[in-house]
Amino acid sequence: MLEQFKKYIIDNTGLSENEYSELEHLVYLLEVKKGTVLLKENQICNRAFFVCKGMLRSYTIDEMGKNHIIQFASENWWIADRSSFYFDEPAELFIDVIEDAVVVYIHKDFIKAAEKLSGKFARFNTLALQKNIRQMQKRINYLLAASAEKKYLDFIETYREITCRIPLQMIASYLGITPESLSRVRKELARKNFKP
Amino acid sequence: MLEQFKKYIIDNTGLSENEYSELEHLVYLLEVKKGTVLLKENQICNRAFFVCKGMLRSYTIDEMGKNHIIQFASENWWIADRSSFYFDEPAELFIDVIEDAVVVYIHKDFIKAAEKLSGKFARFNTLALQKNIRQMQKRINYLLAASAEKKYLDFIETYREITCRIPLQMIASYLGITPESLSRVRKELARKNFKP
DNA sequence: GGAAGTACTTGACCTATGGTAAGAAATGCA
DNA sequence: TGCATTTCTTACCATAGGTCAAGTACTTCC
Repeated sequence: MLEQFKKYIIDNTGLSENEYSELEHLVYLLEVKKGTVLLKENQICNRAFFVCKGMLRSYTIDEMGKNHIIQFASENWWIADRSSFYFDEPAELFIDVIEDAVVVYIHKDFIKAAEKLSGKFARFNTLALQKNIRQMQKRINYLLAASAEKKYLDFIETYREITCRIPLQMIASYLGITPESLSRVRKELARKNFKP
Repeated sequence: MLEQFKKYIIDNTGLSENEYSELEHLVYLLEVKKGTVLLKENQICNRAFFVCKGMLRSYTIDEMGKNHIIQFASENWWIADRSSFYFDEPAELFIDVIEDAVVVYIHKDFIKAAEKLSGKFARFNTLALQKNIRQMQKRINYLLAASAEKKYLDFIETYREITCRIPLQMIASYLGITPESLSRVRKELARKNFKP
């Protein structure tokens, strides 16, 4: 699995094999069972997780005890509390495992060292931030305007490959609606003879 | 006003006076009246606006013709369609002037040139992206969970200095509620003897 | 293989927010 | 100064989505 991570880094960030080996000691492999909590609110998130296999999610818990899912991460995705990771603030997010997973995590120092080593890596990282912003902006736009149905349809289109691996209640949480509402939306779609 | 911009750049980005003068030809001053549209959906947003004075906003318009405000920008803030700016995609946002303004705009090339010139500038830019992500994450969290009242209270706290300059209907649009709802929320708060 | 938990659906009811329309207040403009 | 326009509020009804409670699958795990 470390090979998969290495391949990802070399293919995507512009680091050479040699540069990568200099950083290898900052890379850790972790095998985790469903339910494992990798980050809790108020901890400092000083590592970023890369999913080799399985699925993680990040979420908040409000005063009523309700979960609000911020992100899912499956194969070849990163997940972290970026605020905490970059600003050394207490995390606002929880991160846990929703499908048995193999993850690689890197310490903050990996990023710093990699950026020092290679301008290409810095550019890769900036690009990742920009992509993240683009995605979040789209989501904000949906949350401002769209109905439950529209949000759901957009979700299954955008996340087609992983939709079937995510429990419906978690999709509901991601969309900001209740599982009951989602169930009703899906029933209505079925009535209208909608096929994903 | 160009002086104000120069001061901002030198104080915040780590560019030296000399480095700045090398880029000065990529900086443009613009005086704009309330109502002026600076960016329309589907245009390529190849410039970023820095507000010296006055106020701008970015927003989308949905199929029903409704506005959804993404961001306000007053003195010393930036505004642009980042997706379009960085990825050369057609913009999803409109940007217009909601209070007579003096703005500086820089072409994309300014960023590229500045990053080449100074590693500090690149770091400043990355930091700006990270701050943006932090802010958006907070907003997503509010949109997922909070009531109209809570969103409003958070808004006036977060944007205390500019709240009084923004029409209520625009605040409503930013929060994803109708002006009527906001009016009701405010009435209820007044009844509870709430003072901002 | 059966108990216990988890996930999903359904129905009845409720509430916050939306829609519409109209009036009041504030602002801009001539 | 006063008319026109925009902004904000109010009142009324409509509705999407939330809440609660129960019922029916599915999993999981001893």
